[in-house]
Amino acid sequence: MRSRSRARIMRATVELVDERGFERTTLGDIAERAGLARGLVSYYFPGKRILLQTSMHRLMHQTLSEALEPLGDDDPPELWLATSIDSVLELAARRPTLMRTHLSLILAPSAEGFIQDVEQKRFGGLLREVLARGGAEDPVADHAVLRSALMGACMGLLLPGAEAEPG
Amino acid sequence: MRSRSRARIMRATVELVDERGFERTTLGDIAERAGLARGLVSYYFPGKRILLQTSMHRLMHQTLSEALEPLGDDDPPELWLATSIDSVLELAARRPTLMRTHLSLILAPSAEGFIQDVEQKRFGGLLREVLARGGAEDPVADHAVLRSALMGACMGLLLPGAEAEPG
DNA sequence: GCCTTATATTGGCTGGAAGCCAATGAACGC
DNA sequence: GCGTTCATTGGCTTCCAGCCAATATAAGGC
Repeated sequence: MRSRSRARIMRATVELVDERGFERTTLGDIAERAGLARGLVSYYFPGKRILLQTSMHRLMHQTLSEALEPLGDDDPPELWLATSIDSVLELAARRPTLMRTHLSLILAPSAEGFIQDVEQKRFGGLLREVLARGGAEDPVADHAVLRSALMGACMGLLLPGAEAEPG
Repeated sequence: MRSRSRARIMRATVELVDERGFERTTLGDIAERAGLARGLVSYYFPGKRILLQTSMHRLMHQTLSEALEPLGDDDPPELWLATSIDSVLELAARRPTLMRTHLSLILAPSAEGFIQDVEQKRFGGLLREVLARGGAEDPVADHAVLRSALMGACMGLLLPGAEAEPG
């Protein structure tokens, strides 16, 4: 039952942040939408930022997972890779507010540093599996490259909305 | 004398955010470092985010201005452009926390939308002047391109610190 | 079935920080 | 000198994240 409430909290988080943005979403709102008590959110997640990042990793894992579902071992590795990239980009295109918030949090210097949650590991693992299909000699390095490429692509997709504001 | 206190507030903001980051800096801290009353900060700036963005635009204008100082009309337009780009990148390299925070705020979806403060206009104007030296037929379009290129370059420079966290 | 223990869930309390505002002070024109 | 405008102050209010003690519920041991 533990995962049940956790999952509801994460889904509510993604929904609300997509609708209102990060700052305009309170932990109380999230608890309300999830139909749970306020305290439970803090019980499962040690902070608002981490809650959103974990929720995003979960969402991306889920999205990627569904996108890869119809593929089979007879499909070429390139198709697997292309499908993966597409799924992430489509997510960014469909929920720009959410994705911009996520990237913003990654960019923002945090005192907490880097936290390896389970959802994050799952998502990363899935990506590495796809890369391994191509017979990559160094999957870790390739993963880093893909990661950067994905972030760059998302930026390009999302920045037009923000580009009125020069760097 | 109006500009005096305003400038002190902006300088204190840049200093503190560079040292501690955005969230760990309060308006009270800023007022204290500036040697002014807490309320004055809110008197001049309608919010913490806008305060930092305005301060950054001011800082970038100042930095760019100083970098261009030694150049003269006999210097080739390419040197003016290169110097401009270098000054911004050097700023990012020297104060990564500050610059990451700034980019993070640009990326973060804000309810306030886009605010054209004076400092912002000054900085943009200076950049356009540099572009005009090259005899650009469409300085506005070139400005947009330069802007995007600058943001991209800063990202590349700053992301290694954040790249442990996949998109 | 019954007690024990661990885990989930609740609601309230607290500290801190941003936004707001009325009062005070200083400069300046007249 | 006097009023007007702007700068400056400090306190008040509100809101929200983090914390915690109390309660409910599920899970096992016997």
